[in-house]
Amino acid sequence: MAKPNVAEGERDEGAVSPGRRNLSPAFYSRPVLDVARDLLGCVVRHGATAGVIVETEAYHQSEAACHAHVGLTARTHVLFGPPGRAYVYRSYGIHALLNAVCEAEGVGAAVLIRALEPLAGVDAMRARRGLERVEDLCSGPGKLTQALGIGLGLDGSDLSAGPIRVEPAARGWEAVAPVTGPRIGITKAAELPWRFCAPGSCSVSRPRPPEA
DNA sequence: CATGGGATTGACT
DNA sequence: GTCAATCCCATGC
Repeated sequence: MAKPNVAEGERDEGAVSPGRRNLSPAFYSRPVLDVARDLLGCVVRHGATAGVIVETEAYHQSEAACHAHVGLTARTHVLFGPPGRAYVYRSYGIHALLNAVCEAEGVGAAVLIRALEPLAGVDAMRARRGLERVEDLCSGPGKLTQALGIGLGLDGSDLSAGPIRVEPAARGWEAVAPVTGPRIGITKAAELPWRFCAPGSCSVSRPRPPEA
């Protein structure tokens, strides 16, 4: 369970191990709902910390909850840029939220990464979060950016070749049926079931959707 | 230029 | 369950 990976973690930084290569921009250049579903099980890495994505939400310019709905502004220009970039913005004046820009360049769409299951660098996450319990480290969009040390300075960075890396899901995830439900914390277009959760994960944020 | 409102979290009643 | 913290941006006067 607890596997020490001190030197290994450092080497992991620059190296690309077989079967664990970074997702390419083509992965993100698809309908945002498909990307949101397919990101479940993928691994987000920043520095020595990493986690498995267990919860996402899709946002698209065609609906009012998406920041891109207002059009091209200084805040939203990354959303309209090339797919595979990070859109990081400040929420409620306090938290940084991490998104993956999707669909073709010129279309404003992104997947919000809402929760991770900690995979590496757990002690660094505990130090940044000031908490011990593993299930409290990344079980929310503001929590995971704090745990991984992801700040607003990474807005616009390339998820395929930048400081934040996203690796494909391990075998078996393609068979997992995501639990869907309405998106959390929004007032506009709140009826759309564009939230995707890994069933049974203890790291999904609250409220957890019913698993039927 | 003033103001309202968040894609949240943690502490408290 | 309720509520404040805190700041950037979009909107409107």
